[in-house]
Amino acid sequence: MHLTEQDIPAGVIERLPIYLGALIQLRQEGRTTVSSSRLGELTGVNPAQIRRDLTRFGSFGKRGVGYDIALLVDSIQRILGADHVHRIALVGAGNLGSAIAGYDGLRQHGFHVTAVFDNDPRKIGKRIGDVVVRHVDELPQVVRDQNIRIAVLAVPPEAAQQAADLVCKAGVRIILNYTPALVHVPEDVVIHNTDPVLELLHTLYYLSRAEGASKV
Amino acid sequence: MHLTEQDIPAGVIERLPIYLGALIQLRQEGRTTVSSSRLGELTGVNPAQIRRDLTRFGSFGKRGVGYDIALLVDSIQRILGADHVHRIALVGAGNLGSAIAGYDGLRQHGFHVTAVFDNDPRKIGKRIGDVVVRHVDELPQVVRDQNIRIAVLAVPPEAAQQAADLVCKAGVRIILNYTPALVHVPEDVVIHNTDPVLELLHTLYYLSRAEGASKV
DNA sequence: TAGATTGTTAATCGATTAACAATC
DNA sequence: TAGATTGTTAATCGATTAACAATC
Repeated sequence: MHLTEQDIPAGVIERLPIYLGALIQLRQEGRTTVSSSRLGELTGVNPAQIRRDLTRFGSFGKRGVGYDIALLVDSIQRILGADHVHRIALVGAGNLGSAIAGYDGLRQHGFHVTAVFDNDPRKIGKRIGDVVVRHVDELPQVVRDQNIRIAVLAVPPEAAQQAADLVCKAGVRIILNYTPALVHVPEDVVIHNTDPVLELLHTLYYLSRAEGASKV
Repeated sequence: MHLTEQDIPAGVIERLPIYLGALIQLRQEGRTTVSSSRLGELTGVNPAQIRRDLTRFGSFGKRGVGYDIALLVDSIQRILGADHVHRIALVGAGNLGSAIAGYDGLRQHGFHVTAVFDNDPRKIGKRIGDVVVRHVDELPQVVRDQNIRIAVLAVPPEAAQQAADLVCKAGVRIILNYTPALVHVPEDVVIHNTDPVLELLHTLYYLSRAEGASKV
Protein backbone atom coordinates (compact mmCIF):
# COMPACT_ATOMS: atom_id res chain seq x y z
CA MET A 1 0.00 0.00 0.00
CA HIS A 2 2.99 2.26 0.29
CA LEU A 3 4.72 4.23 -2.42
CA THR A 4 6.60 2.15 -4.91
CA GLU A 5 8.38 3.56 -7.94
CA GLN A 6 5.33 2.90 -10.13
CA ASP A 7 3.12 5.10 -8.00
CA ILE A 8 4.72 8.39 -8.97
CA PRO A 9 2.03 10.48 -10.71
CA ALA A 10 2.75 11.64 -14.22
CA GLY A 11 2.39 15.26 -13.13
CA VAL A 12 5.34 14.91 -10.80
CA ILE A 13 7.54 13.55 -13.57
CA GLU A 14 6.53 16.41 -15.82
CA ARG A 15 7.50 18.95 -13.19
CA LEU A 16 10.91 17.53 -12.38
CA PRO A 17 12.48 18.81 -15.61
CA ILE A 18 10.99 22.23 -14.91
CA TYR A 19 12.61 22.30 -11.50
CA LEU A 20 15.83 21.11 -13.07
CA GLY A 21 15.82 23.94 -15.59
CA ALA A 22 15.37 26.54 -12.88
CA LEU A 23 18.00 24.94 -10.66
CA ILE A 24 20.56 24.95 -13.45
CA GLN A 25 19.81 28.60 -14.11
CA LEU A 26 20.30 29.34 -10.39
CA ARG A 27 23.54 27.39 -10.36
CA GLN A 28 24.83 29.45 -13.27
CA GLU A 29 24.05 32.56 -11.24
CA GLY A 30 26.38 31.20 -8.59
CA ARG A 31 23.76 30.34 -5.98
CA THR A 32 24.21 27.25 -3.83
CA THR A 33 20.88 26.93 -2.01
CA VAL A 34 17.29 27.70 -2.85
CA SER A 35 14.04 27.58 -0.91
CA SER A 36 10.89 25.95 -2.19
CA SER A 37 9.20 29.34 -2.21
CA ARG A 38 11.89 30.88 -4.44
CA LEU A 39 11.81 27.86 -6.72
CA GLY A 40 8.04 28.25 -6.81
CA GLU A 41 8.36 31.85 -7.96
CA LEU A 42 10.72 30.86 -10.76
CA THR A 43 8.70 27.94 -12.03
CA GLY A 44 5.15 28.99 -11.25
CA VAL A 45 4.60 25.87 -9.14
CA ASN A 46 3.14 25.99 -5.64
CA PRO A 47 5.94 25.67 -3.03
CA ALA A 48 4.06 23.01 -1.08
CA GLN A 49 3.78 21.01 -4.23
CA ILE A 50 7.48 21.27 -4.92
CA ARG A 51 8.29 19.97 -1.45
CA ARG A 52 5.81 17.16 -1.76
CA ASP A 53 7.07 16.21 -5.21
CA LEU A 54 10.65 16.05 -4.02
CA THR A 55 9.98 14.03 -0.88
CA ARG A 56 8.66 11.22 -3.03
CA PHE A 57 12.25 10.54 -3.98
CA GLY A 58 14.00 11.32 -0.74
CA SER A 59 14.94 14.13 1.59
CA PHE A 60 17.03 16.70 -0.24
CA GLY A 61 16.59 19.82 1.86
CA LYS A 62 17.67 21.23 5.20
CA ARG A 63 14.98 22.75 7.39
CA GLY A 64 15.57 26.41 7.94
CA VAL A 65 18.03 26.52 5.04
CA GLY A 66 16.51 25.20 1.84
CA TYR A 67 17.75 22.86 -0.85
CA ASP A 68 21.36 22.41 -1.88
CA ILE A 69 21.26 23.24 -5.56
CA ALA A 70 24.11 21.00 -6.66
CA LEU A 71 22.70 18.04 -4.76
CA LEU A 72 19.23 18.59 -6.12
CA VAL A 73 20.45 18.92 -9.72
CA ASP A 74 22.34 15.64 -9.40
CA SER A 75 19.43 13.92 -7.74
CA ILE A 76 16.84 14.97 -10.28
CA GLN A 77 19.14 14.03 -13.11
CA ARG A 78 19.61 10.60 -11.59
CA ILE A 79 15.87 10.16 -11.02
CA LEU A 80 15.13 11.04 -14.62
CA GLY A 81 17.97 8.95 -15.98
CA ALA A 82 19.73 12.04 -17.28
CA ASP A 83 22.98 11.29 -15.46
CA HIS A 84 24.57 9.68 -18.48
CA VAL A 85 24.83 10.27 -22.23
CA HIS A 86 21.97 9.44 -24.58
CA ARG A 87 22.49 9.26 -28.30
CA ILE A 88 19.82 10.69 -30.58
CA ALA A 89 18.96 9.93 -34.19
CA LEU A 90 17.56 12.93 -36.01
CA VAL A 91 15.36 12.25 -39.03
CA GLY A 92 15.03 15.24 -41.34
CA ALA A 93 17.84 17.65 -42.14
CA GLY A 94 15.82 20.73 -43.05
CA ASN A 95 15.62 23.97 -41.14
CA LEU A 96 13.99 22.38 -38.13
CA GLY A 97 16.45 19.49 -38.08
CA SER A 98 19.35 21.91 -38.31
CA ALA A 99 17.97 23.95 -35.44
CA ILE A 100 17.64 20.87 -33.26
CA ALA A 101 21.07 19.53 -34.15
CA GLY A 102 22.62 22.89 -33.39
CA TYR A 103 20.84 23.32 -30.09
CA ASP A 104 23.37 23.45 -27.29
CA GLY A 105 20.92 22.68 -24.51
CA LEU A 106 20.63 19.10 -25.69
CA ARG A 107 24.31 18.44 -25.28
CA GLN A 108 24.37 20.14 -21.91
CA HIS A 109 21.87 17.59 -20.67
CA GLY A 110 23.73 14.63 -22.12
CA PHE A 111 21.75 14.30 -25.32
CA HIS A 112 24.10 13.82 -28.26
CA VAL A 113 22.77 13.90 -31.79
CA THR A 114 25.07 11.28 -33.31
CA ALA A 115 23.20 10.50 -36.50
CA VAL A 116 21.19 12.59 -38.97
CA PHE A 117 19.15 11.19 -41.83
CA ASP A 118 17.31 12.56 -44.83
CA ASN A 119 16.06 11.21 -48.13
CA ASP A 120 16.93 14.26 -50.21
CA PRO A 121 20.09 13.46 -52.23
CA ARG A 122 21.12 17.12 -52.10
CA LYS A 123 21.36 16.93 -48.32
CA ILE A 124 23.24 13.64 -48.03
CA GLY A 125 26.87 14.26 -47.12
CA LYS A 126 26.22 17.73 -45.79
CA ARG A 127 27.42 18.47 -42.29
CA ILE A 128 24.89 19.37 -39.60
CA GLY A 129 26.15 20.08 -36.11
CA ASP A 130 29.13 17.76 -36.13
CA VAL A 131 27.63 14.84 -37.97
CA VAL A 132 27.27 14.09 -41.65
CA VAL A 133 23.78 13.60 -43.08
CA ARG A 134 23.20 10.05 -44.29
CA HIS A 135 20.52 8.53 -46.45
CA VAL A 136 17.57 7.30 -44.47
CA ASP A 137 18.18 3.80 -45.89
CA GLU A 138 21.17 3.56 -43.59
CA LEU A 139 19.06 4.31 -40.54
CA PRO A 140 18.33 0.77 -39.33
CA GLN A 141 21.99 -0.21 -39.46
CA VAL A 142 23.27 2.95 -37.78
CA VAL A 143 20.64 2.97 -35.04
CA ARG A 144 21.46 -0.63 -34.19
CA ASP A 145 25.22 -0.13 -34.33
CA GLN A 146 25.08 2.90 -32.05
CA ASN A 147 22.39 1.39 -29.87
CA ILE A 148 20.30 4.54 -30.23
CA ARG A 149 17.10 4.69 -28.18
CA ILE A 150 15.84 8.18 -28.97
CA ALA A 151 14.71 9.61 -32.31
CA VAL A 152 13.55 13.08 -33.24
CA LEU A 153 11.23 13.42 -36.22
CA ALA A 154 11.68 16.65 -38.14
CA VAL A 155 10.26 15.53 -41.47
CA PRO A 156 7.27 16.69 -43.52
CA PRO A 157 4.00 15.47 -41.97
CA GLU A 158 3.30 13.08 -44.86
CA ALA A 159 6.52 11.23 -44.06
CA ALA A 160 6.00 11.10 -40.30
CA GLN A 161 4.33 7.70 -39.99
CA GLN A 162 6.85 6.09 -42.31
CA ALA A 163 9.74 7.57 -40.37
CA ALA A 164 8.19 6.46 -37.08
CA ASP A 165 7.76 2.91 -38.34
CA LEU A 166 11.36 2.87 -39.45
CA VAL A 167 12.88 4.05 -36.20
CA CYS A 168 10.62 1.82 -34.09
CA LYS A 169 11.65 -1.21 -36.10
CA ALA A 170 15.28 -0.27 -35.59
CA GLY A 171 14.84 -0.33 -31.82
CA VAL A 172 14.13 3.26 -30.84
CA ARG A 173 12.11 3.58 -27.63
CA ILE A 174 11.42 7.31 -27.41
CA ILE A 175 10.22 9.51 -30.25
CA LEU A 176 9.91 13.26 -30.22
CA ASN A 177 7.53 14.05 -33.03
CA TYR A 178 7.93 17.58 -34.36
CA THR A 179 5.43 17.07 -37.13
CA PRO A 180 1.71 17.82 -36.74
CA ALA A 181 0.81 14.29 -37.87
CA LEU A 182 -0.72 11.92 -35.34
CA VAL A 183 1.57 8.93 -35.49
CA HIS A 184 0.94 5.40 -34.26
CA VAL A 185 3.69 3.46 -32.52
CA PRO A 186 3.95 0.11 -30.74
CA GLU A 187 2.92 0.05 -27.09
CA ASP A 188 6.45 -0.07 -25.76
CA VAL A 189 7.48 3.12 -27.54
CA VAL A 190 6.86 6.49 -25.93
CA ILE A 191 5.94 9.22 -28.34
CA HIS A 192 5.82 12.89 -27.52
CA ASN A 193 4.16 15.28 -29.92
CA THR A 194 5.18 18.90 -30.20
CA ASP A 195 3.17 21.06 -32.50
CA PRO A 196 3.41 24.84 -32.21
CA VAL A 197 -0.13 25.10 -33.50
CA LEU A 198 -1.56 23.09 -30.62
CA GLU A 199 0.21 25.32 -28.16
CA LEU A 200 -0.96 28.46 -29.89
CA LEU A 201 -4.55 27.26 -30.06
CA HIS A 202 -4.49 26.44 -26.41
CA THR A 203 -3.21 29.83 -25.26
CA LEU A 204 -5.48 31.54 -27.76
CA TYR A 205 -8.48 30.55 -25.68
CA TYR A 206 -7.33 32.69 -22.81
CA LEU A 207 -6.62 35.61 -25.09
CA SER A 208 -10.15 35.57 -26.47
CA ARG A 209 -11.53 35.57 -22.91
CA ALA A 210 -9.34 38.46 -21.85
CA GLU A 211 -10.09 40.63 -24.82
CA GLY A 212 -13.29 41.02 -26.79
CA ALA A 213 -16.16 39.82 -24.62
CA SER A 214 -18.43 40.09 -27.63
CA LYS A 215 -19.09 36.36 -27.77
CA VAL A 216 -20.75 34.53 -24.87
CA MET B 1 -23.10 27.73 -8.71
CA HIS B 2 -23.55 26.57 -12.28
CA LEU B 3 -21.02 26.43 -15.06
CA THR B 4 -19.93 29.77 -16.34
CA GLU B 5 -17.23 30.29 -18.95
CA GLN B 6 -14.62 30.80 -16.23
CA ASP B 7 -15.19 27.37 -14.76
CA ILE B 8 -13.71 25.44 -17.65
CA PRO B 9 -10.72 23.49 -16.30
CA ALA B 10 -7.38 24.10 -17.94
CA GLY B 11 -7.13 20.42 -18.85
CA VAL B 12 -10.18 20.72 -21.06
CA ILE B 13 -8.72 23.67 -22.93
CA GLU B 14 -5.50 21.75 -23.47
CA ARG B 15 -7.37 18.84 -24.96
CA LEU B 16 -9.54 20.80 -27.38
CA PRO B 17 -6.64 21.46 -29.79
CA ILE B 18 -5.78 17.75 -29.67
CA TYR B 19 -9.32 16.84 -30.66
CA LEU B 20 -9.18 19.49 -33.36
CA GLY B 21 -6.01 18.04 -34.83
CA ALA B 22 -7.52 14.57 -35.03
CA LEU B 23 -10.78 15.91 -36.46
CA ILE B 24 -8.98 17.77 -39.20
CA GLN B 25 -7.03 14.66 -40.06
CA LEU B 26 -10.30 12.69 -40.24
CA ARG B 27 -11.86 15.36 -42.41
CA GLN B 28 -8.96 15.14 -44.83
CA GLU B 29 -9.59 11.40 -45.03
CA GLY B 30 -13.08 12.25 -46.21
CA ARG B 31 -14.97 11.14 -43.11
CA THR B 32 -18.01 13.10 -41.99
CA THR B 33 -18.80 11.64 -38.57
CA VAL B 34 -16.77 10.18 -35.73
CA SER B 35 -17.66 8.52 -32.45
CA SER B 36 -16.12 9.47 -29.14
CA SER B 37 -14.55 6.03 -28.94
CA ARG B 38 -12.82 6.40 -32.31
CA LEU B 39 -11.67 9.90 -31.40
CA GLY B 40 -10.39 8.44 -28.15
CA GLU B 41 -8.32 5.88 -30.03
CA LEU B 42 -6.77 8.56 -32.19
CA THR B 43 -5.95 10.97 -29.41
CA GLY B 44 -5.32 8.66 -26.48
CA VAL B 45 -8.03 10.36 -24.46
CA ASN B 46 -10.76 8.42 -22.65
CA PRO B 47 -14.03 8.53 -24.67
CA ALA B 48 -16.09 9.46 -21.62
CA GLN B 49 -13.77 12.36 -21.05
CA ILE B 50 -14.13 13.55 -24.63
CA ARG B 51 -17.91 13.55 -24.32
CA ARG B 52 -17.80 15.32 -21.01
CA ASP B 53 -15.33 17.91 -22.31
CA LEU B 54 -17.50 18.69 -25.31
CA THR B 55 -20.78 18.98 -23.44
CA ARG B 56 -19.33 21.84 -21.45
CA PHE B 57 -19.70 23.94 -24.58
CA GLY B 58 -22.89 22.51 -26.03
CA SER B 59 -24.39 19.45 -27.61
CA PHE B 60 -22.53 18.60 -30.79
CA GLY B 61 -23.31 14.94 -31.32
CA LYS B 62 -26.21 12.71 -32.36
CA ARG B 63 -26.94 9.70 -30.17
CA GLY B 64 -26.46 6.50 -32.07
CA VAL B 65 -24.50 8.31 -34.78
CA GLY B 66 -21.60 10.26 -33.35
CA TYR B 67 -20.24 13.73 -33.96
CA ASP B 68 -20.48 15.64 -37.20
CA ILE B 69 -16.86 16.36 -37.99
CA ALA B 70 -17.38 19.61 -39.87
CA LEU B 71 -19.62 20.98 -37.14
CA LEU B 72 -17.22 19.97 -34.41
CA VAL B 73 -14.22 21.48 -36.18
CA ASP B 74 -16.06 24.77 -36.56
CA SER B 75 -17.29 24.71 -33.00
CA ILE B 76 -13.91 24.00 -31.44
CA GLN B 77 -12.28 26.66 -33.58
CA ARG B 78 -14.86 29.16 -32.43
CA ILE B 79 -14.46 28.17 -28.78
CA LEU B 80 -10.71 28.60 -28.99
CA GLY B 81 -10.93 31.83 -30.95
CA ALA B 82 -9.27 30.19 -33.96
CA ASP B 83 -12.08 31.10 -36.34
CA HIS B 84 -10.31 34.18 -37.60
CA VAL B 85 -6.82 35.24 -38.64
CA HIS B 86 -4.11 36.00 -36.08
CA ARG B 87 -0.95 37.79 -37.03
CA ILE B 88 2.32 36.61 -35.52
CA ALA B 89 5.61 38.42 -34.98
CA LEU B 90 8.58 36.12 -35.17
CA VAL B 91 11.73 37.20 -33.37
CA GLY B 92 14.84 35.41 -34.58
CA ALA B 93 15.52 34.50 -38.19
CA GLY B 94 17.87 31.57 -37.71
CA ASN B 95 17.20 27.94 -38.53
CA LEU B 96 14.44 27.64 -35.97
CA GLY B 97 12.80 30.88 -37.05
CA SER B 98 12.93 29.79 -40.67
CA ALA B 99 11.37 26.46 -39.79
CA ILE B 100 8.53 28.18 -37.95
CA ALA B 101 7.93 30.75 -40.66
CA GLY B 102 7.86 28.01 -43.27
CA TYR B 103 5.48 25.79 -41.32
CA ASP B 104 2.28 25.37 -43.26
CA GLY B 105 0.23 24.17 -40.31
CA LEU B 106 0.27 27.65 -38.82
CA ARG B 107 -1.36 29.20 -41.84
CA GLN B 108 -3.91 26.41 -42.04
CA HIS B 109 -5.10 27.37 -38.58
CA GLY B 110 -5.24 31.07 -39.34
CA PHE B 111 -1.87 32.02 -37.88
CA HIS B 112 -0.03 34.31 -40.29
CA VAL B 113 3.58 35.23 -39.65
CA THR B 114 3.48 38.80 -40.93
CA ALA B 115 6.68 40.15 -39.42
CA VAL B 116 10.13 38.68 -38.78
CA PHE B 117 12.88 40.40 -36.82
CA ASP B 118 16.55 39.82 -36.14
CA ASN B 119 19.49 41.90 -34.99
CA ASP B 120 22.05 40.32 -37.28
CA PRO B 121 22.73 42.78 -40.15
CA ARG B 122 23.45 39.89 -42.49
CA LYS B 123 19.90 38.63 -42.06
CA ILE B 124 18.08 41.95 -42.43
CA GLY B 125 16.41 42.19 -45.83
CA LYS B 126 16.46 38.45 -46.41
CA ARG B 127 13.19 36.81 -47.25
CA ILE B 128 11.74 34.19 -44.89
CA GLY B 129 8.46 32.60 -45.81
CA ASP B 130 6.89 35.53 -47.60
CA VAL B 131 8.08 38.34 -45.37
CA VAL B 132 11.30 40.31 -45.30
CA VAL B 133 13.44 40.23 -42.16
CA ARG B 134 13.61 43.61 -40.42
CA HIS B 135 15.85 44.93 -37.72
CA VAL B 136 14.52 44.31 -34.25
CA ASP B 137 14.55 48.09 -33.65
CA GLU B 138 11.54 48.31 -35.93
CA LEU B 139 9.60 45.81 -33.84
CA PRO B 140 7.61 48.19 -31.61
CA GLN B 141 6.40 50.21 -34.56
CA VAL B 142 5.48 47.22 -36.71
CA VAL B 143 3.74 45.31 -33.93
CA ARG B 144 1.63 48.36 -33.13
CA ASP B 145 0.84 49.11 -36.76
CA GLN B 146 -0.25 45.57 -37.46
CA ASN B 147 -1.95 45.19 -34.09
CA ILE B 148 -0.04 41.96 -33.50
CA ARG B 149 -0.95 40.02 -30.35
CA ILE B 150 1.22 36.92 -30.69
CA ALA B 151 5.00 36.65 -30.73
CA VAL B 152 7.26 33.66 -31.17
CA LEU B 153 10.74 33.81 -29.66
CA ALA B 154 13.34 31.90 -31.63
CA VAL B 155 16.42 33.76 -30.40
CA PRO B 156 19.49 32.62 -28.45
CA PRO B 157 18.63 32.05 -24.78
CA GLU B 158 20.70 35.04 -23.64
CA ALA B 159 18.49 37.33 -25.71
CA ALA B 160 15.19 35.80 -24.62
CA GLN B 161 14.35 38.12 -21.72
CA GLN B 162 15.23 41.20 -23.73
CA ALA B 163 13.11 40.05 -26.64
CA ALA B 164 10.22 39.24 -24.30
CA ASP B 165 10.40 42.69 -22.70
CA LEU B 166 10.37 44.27 -26.12
CA VAL B 167 7.34 42.43 -27.46
CA CYS B 168 5.38 42.84 -24.22
CA LYS B 169 5.97 46.56 -24.28
CA ALA B 170 4.77 46.66 -27.87
CA GLY B 171 1.45 45.11 -26.87
CA VAL B 172 1.88 41.40 -27.48
CA ARG B 173 -0.37 39.24 -25.29
CA ILE B 174 0.79 35.70 -26.10
CA ILE B 175 4.39 34.55 -26.32
CA LEU B 176 5.60 31.20 -27.49
CA ASN B 177 9.08 30.87 -26.07
CA TYR B 178 11.26 28.46 -28.03
CA THR B 179 14.33 29.21 -25.97
CA PRO B 180 15.27 27.25 -22.84
CA ALA B 181 15.46 30.49 -20.81
CA LEU B 182 12.88 31.06 -18.10
CA VAL B 183 11.45 34.42 -19.01
CA HIS B 184 9.41 36.78 -16.87
CA VAL B 185 6.45 38.64 -18.33
CA PRO B 186 3.71 40.92 -16.99
CA GLU B 187 0.67 39.22 -15.47
CA ASP B 188 -1.58 39.90 -18.43
CA VAL B 189 0.73 38.16 -20.90
CA VAL B 190 0.49 34.41 -21.41
CA ILE B 191 3.79 32.71 -22.03
CA HIS B 192 4.21 29.17 -23.23
CA ASN B 193 7.61 27.54 -23.03
CA THR B 194 8.69 24.84 -25.42
CA ASP B 195 12.03 23.23 -24.78
CA PRO B 196 12.86 19.91 -26.45
CA VAL B 197 15.13 19.12 -23.53
CA LEU B 198 12.30 19.29 -21.01
CA GLU B 199 10.26 16.93 -23.11
CA LEU B 200 13.13 14.53 -23.54
CA LEU B 201 13.94 14.54 -19.84
CA HIS B 202 10.36 13.83 -19.03
CA THR B 203 10.00 10.85 -21.34
CA LEU B 204 13.44 9.63 -20.33
CA TYR B 205 12.10 8.74 -16.90
CA TYR B 206 9.83 6.12 -18.36
CA LEU B 207 12.61 4.71 -20.50
CA SER B 208 14.87 4.19 -17.48
CA ARG B 209 12.03 2.36 -15.70
CA ALA B 210 11.31 0.12 -18.66
CA GLU B 211 14.91 -0.83 -19.27
CA GLY B 212 17.72 -1.32 -16.78
CA ALA B 213 16.13 -2.03 -13.41
CA SER B 214 19.53 -1.66 -11.82
CA LYS B 215 18.51 1.37 -9.80
CA VAL B 216 15.77 1.13 -7.19
C1' DT C 1 -37.30 -2.56 -33.88
C1' DA C 2 -32.51 -3.36 -32.50
C1' DG C 3 -28.11 -1.43 -32.23
C1' DA C 4 -25.27 2.26 -31.38
C1' DT C 5 -23.69 6.18 -29.14
C1' DT C 6 -24.43 10.48 -26.89
C1' DG C 7 -25.31 13.30 -22.70
C1' DT C 8 -25.12 13.16 -17.87
C1' DT C 9 -24.95 11.47 -13.32
C1' DA C 10 -22.62 9.62 -9.55
C1' DA C 11 -18.54 7.34 -7.73
C1' DT C 12 -13.77 7.10 -7.71
C1' DC C 13 -9.54 8.56 -7.88
C1' DG C 14 -5.73 11.49 -7.53
C1' DA C 15 -3.65 15.88 -7.28
C1' DT C 16 -3.26 20.24 -4.94
C1' DT C 17 -2.80 23.04 -1.07
C1' DA C 18 -2.97 24.78 3.70
C1' DA C 19 -1.16 24.12 7.92
C1' DC C 20 2.08 22.92 11.30
C1' DA C 21 5.29 20.17 13.92
C1' DA C 22 10.07 19.02 13.33
C1' DT C 23 14.46 20.84 13.00
C1' DC C 24 18.26 23.24 10.91
C1' DT D 1 17.64 31.46 21.06
C1' DA D 2 14.73 33.14 17.24
C1' DG D 3 13.79 32.76 12.52
C1' DA D 4 13.33 30.13 8.63
C1' DT D 5 12.05 26.37 5.98
C1' DT D 6 11.52 21.56 5.30
C1' DG D 7 8.84 17.20 5.59
C1' DT D 8 4.35 15.50 6.20
C1' DT D 9 -0.32 15.22 7.40
C1' DA D 10 -4.98 16.05 6.58
C1' DA D 11 -8.52 18.58 4.05
C1' DT D 12 -9.97 20.27 -0.17
C1' DC D 13 -10.56 20.40 -4.60
C1' DG D 14 -11.08 18.94 -9.17
C1' DA D 15 -10.51 15.69 -12.75
C1' DT D 16 -11.37 11.12 -14.47
C1' DT D 17 -14.16 7.30 -15.42
C1' DA D 18 -17.84 3.85 -15.24
C1' DA D 19 -22.40 3.31 -15.99
C1' DC D 20 -26.76 3.98 -17.95
C1' DA D 21 -30.90 6.32 -19.40
C1' DA D 22 -32.09 8.99 -23.37
C1' DT D 23 -32.50 8.90 -28.12
C1' DC D 24 -30.93 8.80 -32.84
